[in-house]
Amino acid sequence: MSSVKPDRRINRTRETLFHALSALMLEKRYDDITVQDIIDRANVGRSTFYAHYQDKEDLAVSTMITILDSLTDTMEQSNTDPRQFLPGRGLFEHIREHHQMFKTLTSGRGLDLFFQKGQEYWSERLATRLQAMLPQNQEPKVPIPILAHYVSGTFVTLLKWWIDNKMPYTSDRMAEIVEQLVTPSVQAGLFGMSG
Amino acid sequence: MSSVKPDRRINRTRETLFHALSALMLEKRYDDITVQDIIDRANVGRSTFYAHYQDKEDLAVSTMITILDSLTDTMEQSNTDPRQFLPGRGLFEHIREHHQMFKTLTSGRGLDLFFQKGQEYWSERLATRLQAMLPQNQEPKVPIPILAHYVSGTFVTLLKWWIDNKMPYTSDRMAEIVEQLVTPSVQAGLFGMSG
DNA sequence: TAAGATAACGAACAGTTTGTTTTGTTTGCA
DNA sequence: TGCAAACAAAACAAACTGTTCGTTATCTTA
Repeated sequence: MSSVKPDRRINRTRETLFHALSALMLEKRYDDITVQDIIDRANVGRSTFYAHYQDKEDLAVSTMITILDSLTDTMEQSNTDPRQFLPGRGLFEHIREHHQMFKTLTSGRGLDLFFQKGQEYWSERLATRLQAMLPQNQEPKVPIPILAHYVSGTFVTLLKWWIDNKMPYTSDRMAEIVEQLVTPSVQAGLFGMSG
Repeated sequence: MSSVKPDRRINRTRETLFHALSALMLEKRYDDITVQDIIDRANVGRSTFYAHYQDKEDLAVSTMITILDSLTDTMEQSNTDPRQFLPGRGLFEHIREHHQMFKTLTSGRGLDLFFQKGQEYWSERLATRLQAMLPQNQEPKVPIPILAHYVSGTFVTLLKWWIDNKMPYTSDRMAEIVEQLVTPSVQAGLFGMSG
């Protein structure tokens, strides 16, 4: 068993490529960015790029997954109560702090993929939590998968709106709004309108 | 004033191109489809394509706008009461009838653009209706633009879920679910939780 | 139905972008 | 120091794009 240490250059190159892509996405649409643009900006050889990633999309997706993981960590940390189905307020705050990055990821209709992946990701986690809120053997008014999809969809939709509109409200206010909108729906969806 | 009749060939070519794109989107991702693929499939000359559309995206967007207009017509027809903010049930039914087309438009993560455009489109219309529901000079708990975005977002999200999951519920049931989820939220968003 | 107009065809074109390959250089690490 | 891995640079074929232009097919209208 040879303990081979990974060459530091690898991560450095990957980071450089990520930053180059991010910077470029601030300037033009994702579709209009070429591999040539990326490697020029990153000062990385063409062959090196293809040694690390299959193509442009591969780079983009890898980048997104990384971000999504860190985001989800934040989400879980700020909210350990399984009865609480909404992402904690910390999430909006976290995003505000890194808004440049998210602006990057979403501007120019760049990566709807990011939101799509995020929604799937969260939808699965929510389904579990919602199921747990329901007394055993009780049928929900609205099927759980739809409910989960609805909640994560709402969250993603409003998150996107917030970013696209240059964050006109504080992160706390946004979290409050999401809560105000989603809570009564979930109540209704699980237990029915009036008890 | 010369009464020049439009040449039928124009519409025929456009329709042919639309169908070719639709068919191709069932086979591969939108991004992977080339203009070459489209004109081969459509048996249309290269120069003819560029005489009608600027590029591939132009064709796709034109097609979408056409469909969106017809969809919105259906929506408005089945629902003339300005106090009623939800798309009528007829919309789900209409989509079910043309599900092949919508499958085409949305499969392979083809045109998120379609949903995006649809959401913007409906969001504007909804804002007006929501404003009308509010007594004059009364401040809503949640800003109207957010509320409008939320409703249209929910609708689009669930519509997409419905299509992606092969329409496991009837169109009536889906319309009912949307209603059950959105109504209490809008109540809360406009007037507050309990009066 | 013939003439004129318009639309479509198809080939050829330069310019890009892509992904691969080859060769030589730099860097990390033992 | 020396080796192996990572990288740079350049050249390459293949594919796609968008345009041009001469030719052919089709429609409209007189």
